[in-house]
Amino acid sequence: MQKLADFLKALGEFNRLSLVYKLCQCGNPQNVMCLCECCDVDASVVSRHLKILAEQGIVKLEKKGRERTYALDKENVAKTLRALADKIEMEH
Amino acid sequence: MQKLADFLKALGEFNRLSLVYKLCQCGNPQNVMCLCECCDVDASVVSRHLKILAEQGIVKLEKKGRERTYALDKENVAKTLRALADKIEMEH
DNA sequence: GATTTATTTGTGCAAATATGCAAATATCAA
DNA sequence: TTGATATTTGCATATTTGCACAAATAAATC
Repeated sequence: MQKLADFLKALGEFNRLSLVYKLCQCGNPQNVMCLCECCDVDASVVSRHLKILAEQGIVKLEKKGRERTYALDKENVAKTLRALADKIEMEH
Repeated sequence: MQKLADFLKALGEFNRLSLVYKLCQCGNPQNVMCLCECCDVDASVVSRHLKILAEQGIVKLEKKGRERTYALDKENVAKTLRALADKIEMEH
C-alpha cells in the first residue's frame, strides 16, 4: 500500500502532473529542455521531478545514443489507476 | 489541473490511503474511533486526515442525529481515477 | 584537448505537512 | 446540571518538500 501511496503522491503535485499531461499530449518521448516549457521552474527542478516520476514507473528514461528522452508509461499508469478504481468500487 | 493534483495528493499519503481502504472494506460509514484502528496515530490526526479527504470529495461526513460517520464516496473516487486513466491512454 | 549544450547533483532556504498533546466543543445519558 | 464519550481545534515541533543557484557530469562538436 505504501507503494501505491507513493505512486499517487508522485502524480499529486502540480508541476509533476503538468509534465505527465505534456508527455501525454506530445505522444513522443521528450527531452528535459522541451519538458521545461510546461512548468515555470528551473531545469534542475524538472530533472528531479522526472526522477521521482521514473521511480514510480510513471515515466521511463530512454537513452538512445546522445539522446536522453522521457516517455510516459501510459499502460502502467492507466492500469494502476484503474486497479484502484476497481478495488474501490467492487469491494463490498 | 490543480484540483486533480490536490485530489491525488490527498490519496497519496499512507495513513489517508489506509483510511480509504478501511472504509472500502467496511462498506458502511464509520465513525472516527473505528477508523482510528487502521492507522497508528492520534485520533486528532485521523480527524484532520478525514477533513482533507472530505475537502477532495473522497469521503463524506454524514450527521445522523448524534452519530457522525464518514463514508467513502466510491462513485466519485472511481470516476475521477478512471477519467485520468482514460485521458492518459486515449490522448494520442 | 577545449568548448558548447543538456542533464544531474549538492546545498541551503522557505513553506508545507504530519504529528502529539492539551484544550475546546458537541452530544447524549444519568 | 453534571459526567462521560466522541470529535475537532490550537499550538508547538520535527520532518518533508519544492525551489533556485552553482557546480559537476555527460556527450557531441570544433
